[in-house]
Amino acid sequence: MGKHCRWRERLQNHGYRLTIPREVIIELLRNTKEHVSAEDIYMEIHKKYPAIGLTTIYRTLELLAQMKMIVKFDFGDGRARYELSEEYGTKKHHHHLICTKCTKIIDYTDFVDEELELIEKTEKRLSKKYNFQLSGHAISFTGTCKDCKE
Amino acid sequence: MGKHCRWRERLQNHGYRLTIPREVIIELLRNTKEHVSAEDIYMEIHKKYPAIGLTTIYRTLELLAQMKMIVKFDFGDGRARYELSEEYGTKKHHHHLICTKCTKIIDYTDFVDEELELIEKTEKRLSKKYNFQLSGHAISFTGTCKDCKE
DNA sequence: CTAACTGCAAATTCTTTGCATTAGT
DNA sequence: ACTAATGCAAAGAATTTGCAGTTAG
Repeated sequence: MGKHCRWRERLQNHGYRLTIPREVIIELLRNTKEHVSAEDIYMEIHKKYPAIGLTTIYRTLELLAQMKMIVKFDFGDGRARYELSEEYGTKKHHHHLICTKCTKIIDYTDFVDEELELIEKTEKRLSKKYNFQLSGHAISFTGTCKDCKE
Repeated sequence: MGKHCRWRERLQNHGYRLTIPREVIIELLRNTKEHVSAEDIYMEIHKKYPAIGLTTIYRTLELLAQMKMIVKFDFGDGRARYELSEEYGTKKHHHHLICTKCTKIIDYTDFVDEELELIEKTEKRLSKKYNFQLSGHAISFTGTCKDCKE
């Protein structure tokens, strides 16, 4: 596991209940390397827990996103994707390389230190200039992956 | 206008026709500072050109995006937004500050030079490492704007 | 002339909501 | 017990598609 995972107490401290669906969904997110959609989660979970409905997936994802325990992404294919945020997940800070042909996503962790440094500096400056309370950032590159190149 | 605008010849060179709807849509994009949705465009255009349908807007936007004359964004409110890409638009290189409360978007052009430098370096390195043909990048910050802060 | 383009209506796809039931605390 | 959370079915919203008529080159 590597990292502490206080999501249970976090939920409860905020007055939310600890339910099977939430447990299962978060567990799945913790064990996934992919950027999963609501439907992906549903299909996967459905094998073991056929009683859990798609609606619950959506509602849980919304809750978790609002609590900033997960991050919602749009990679341009019309469905939202989710991943645990850094504090709760098992992946380190990374950004995305999006293939616009096949919608494959590559997570890259290279060079992010340099990026992060610049980002933080920029955040401070923007925050001051626009009186904006920053809560997150996203960097992504789009292009064509090696398989789609020819 | 400030900048040359060769979109007509660009379309024609690719075998596409120069039609009223396309003319009108691009003209609107050139005169808009906002990040407009398909619906926004439709509503605006509809005043003067009630014969142009929403479907055509979508199809035109798809065409233009595919030709990289416009860029499609998702700011998290479930509808796509569009803006002319740098070569065809009237705005300089910028990034987005997205208020997650009211979905207001601030374009910032501050500090982008430094960013751009890093981005270009990163692009080169990623491109080599992952054998990925890069075509674009996006940086965005999310948070709460000054009006939504209290 | 003829293939690209368009508009309309219908279809699709993703996501949200209403409501009666279930289950945490 | 009390209320949040759930599942189902239905609704909603954004975007896409089929097709017959129109238009640019």
